[in-house]
Amino acid sequence: MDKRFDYQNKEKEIYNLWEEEGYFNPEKCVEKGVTKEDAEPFSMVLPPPNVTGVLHMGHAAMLAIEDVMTRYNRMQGKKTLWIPGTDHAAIATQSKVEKLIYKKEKKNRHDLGREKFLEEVNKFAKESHDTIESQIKAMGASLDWSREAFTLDDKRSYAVKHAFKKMYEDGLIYRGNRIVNWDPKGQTTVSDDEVDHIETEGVLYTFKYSKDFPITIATTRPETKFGDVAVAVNPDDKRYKEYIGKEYKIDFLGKELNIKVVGDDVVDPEFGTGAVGVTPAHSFTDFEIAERHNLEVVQVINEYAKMELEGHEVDGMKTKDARLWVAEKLKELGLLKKQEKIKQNISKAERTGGVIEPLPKLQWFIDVNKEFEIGENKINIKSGTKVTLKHLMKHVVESNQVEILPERFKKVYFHWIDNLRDWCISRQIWYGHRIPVWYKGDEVHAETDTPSEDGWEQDKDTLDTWFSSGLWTFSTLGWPEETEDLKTYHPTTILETGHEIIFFWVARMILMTTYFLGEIPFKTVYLHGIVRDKQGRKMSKSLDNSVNPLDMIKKYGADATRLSSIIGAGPGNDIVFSEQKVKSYRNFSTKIWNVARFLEMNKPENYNRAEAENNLNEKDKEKIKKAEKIKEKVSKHIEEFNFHLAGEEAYDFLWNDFANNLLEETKLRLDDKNDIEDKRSAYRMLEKIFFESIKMLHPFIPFVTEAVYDELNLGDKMLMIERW
RNA sequence: GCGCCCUUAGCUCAGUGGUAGAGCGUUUGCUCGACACGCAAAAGGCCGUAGGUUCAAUCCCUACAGGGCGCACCA
Repeated sequence: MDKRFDYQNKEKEIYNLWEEEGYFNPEKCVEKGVTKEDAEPFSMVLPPPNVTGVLHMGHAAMLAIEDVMTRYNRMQGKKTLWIPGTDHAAIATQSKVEKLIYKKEKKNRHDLGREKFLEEVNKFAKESHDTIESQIKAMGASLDWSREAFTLDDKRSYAVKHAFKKMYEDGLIYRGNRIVNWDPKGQTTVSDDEVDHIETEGVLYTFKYSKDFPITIATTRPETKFGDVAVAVNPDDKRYKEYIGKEYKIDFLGKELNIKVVGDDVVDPEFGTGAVGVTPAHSFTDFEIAERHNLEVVQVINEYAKMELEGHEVDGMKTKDARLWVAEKLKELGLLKKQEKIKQNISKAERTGGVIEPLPKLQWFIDVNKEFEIGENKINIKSGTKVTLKHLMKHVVESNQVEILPERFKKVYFHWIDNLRDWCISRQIWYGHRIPVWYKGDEVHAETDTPSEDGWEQDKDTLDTWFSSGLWTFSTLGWPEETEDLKTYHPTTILETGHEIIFFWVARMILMTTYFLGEIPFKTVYLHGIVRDKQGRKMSKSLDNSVNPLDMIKKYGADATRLSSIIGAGPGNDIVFSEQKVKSYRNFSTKIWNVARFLEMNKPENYNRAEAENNLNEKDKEKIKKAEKIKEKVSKHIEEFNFHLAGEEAYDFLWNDFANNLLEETKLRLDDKNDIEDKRSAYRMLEKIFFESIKMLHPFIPFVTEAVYDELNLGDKMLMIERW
């Protein structure tokens, strides 16, 4: 054996060998007699990485944990399937490519045109995909590449169109003129979950619209007041009771407003003046008030976050400037009563950083509150029961059909559902699934194919990327066709993903799957934490603190990279990345290698394994039994999702119990002067315990364990398919 | 505002109703049959603070402080 494990070359070789043997593919395993035809299935999807660039240590940690699960279950003899794929990540990818093109050619997407631009995005996505694939492979992930999917490939596109059409025909997808989160920077709508609320200091202005209006109001956005149609007060507020129902025609800085005073419970009498100027077009709350009181929607701000008020002085002004203009005017006219600094949250689009402008727009939505009759299903709801999508999402988790771990995230999940509004699924970007709806005059059709007749025009918008991700557990298995894969592997066993996408993805998959299949997408959701840098910051491109796992793999090997991101982080907890840690686990893999070398060098002459096995003495048998107890412990930890404990246990056993104690105390018995029988028994004992150790370490550090298995000829196949 | 999590050795973190563990780091020895990416030892902790429950609390309960996160329509 070489003095060191040459991971730089050997890891690649070993991975190729696994792949060539076809062990990542469950059917091949059945064919080769590795797995029984009727074995229990274990299935899981890889959360598809975005094709926006390269993977970072967070992905590496995810791959490590998921591969532990996969390899462990495969070694248990289960029909094991782990599906790879990538996500087109519509907005993220498009804006990335837009930036690149602008940097290179100073052109924007409109300069290129839709077709040419999409060509560029596809090219980028393809390159990005290839990088990602090689990174995933370098990590040793035992994914079934024959089933690789992309959220935007033909099969998945068909699934998306099919899904859209069905939901549309069932009346759960509707097109409506409603107030949405508009991102003026990205020039698109975004969903509620793609909006970050950032605390900032704002100014609360307290004033009257005009001298002849009786009520004083307060707002942080006086420029929107040109769009006011009402003043809302709490119905129980004695100060304003007399005004409720009255209408006023007033002049607000040169614009005529028709203000009706309405009573509404959302108004907090304690805040400000207890009276709210209602701007239905530019505030979610106000839009709802307007719906309740049948008020007009008057838009005064446009898609570029500029004032749109024909003939008025503020027309074309940026909202920020208009705000100051209005404040100034109010002051001049003596209408401004108070101006105070307050803390307030502003909404920003998480992808572009653009300040969200709530605007009324004609968009596509999924109705989460609409009642419908559920058909035959496997989620324990009587067929014919009236349900809503919200119900379904809640039901499967409440009834524990879907288990969420760590449990604390359940609360987060329920809370999200309780506050959930209709999901806006249309985006004004080009990259993504084009909305499968065609128009001709007043006619509207959702179709999976382009209509053959002339005159139909397809909707220009694309779908929220999470619409296609939501179908992932079953679209990757061939849905809407009724495939064998679906029958065998769905619902999937586990979904392992980061806790930051519980709403985006986990909840949407539950929604889609319960609706389309009447089934759960997965039995267990296991959420891991975020990998942070030494200062505890999230890894991000803007901070330039991301670590490319390939660098770590090159320096210390994939095994070390894997183990370092598993040990030291409990379920759901964030993990701090440190190169020092990776290094120390590299030392561990060297340790394993050296133990193997020791065994190779000290093999008794004329050693016959089977014979030695039969002639093991009682004491050695005892020792082997003890080692098997450790394996049970490791199994238990893995099954309870305590991977960090399982890894540590196995690590500690090999290094301390085995190498430092057992091996040391057995050295004397391996002496040539020793009785040959005892020598063989001692050697067999060590060999066997070592074999058990590398088996339990294999899911964590597959390469070095596979290599020493081969070097010592511990079996006649490959370690990855040995039985646990 | 509501909710959640964290606070244990210098650092990063495990852990348990019976006064604590790992890795790294530090110190001291070591060319002892594979391994200096190593071996053998050692130092180092009123387990955030204050109460309570208990025969017994670092672990359970309550409050507080500091740190982090999620959600939210406070105009």
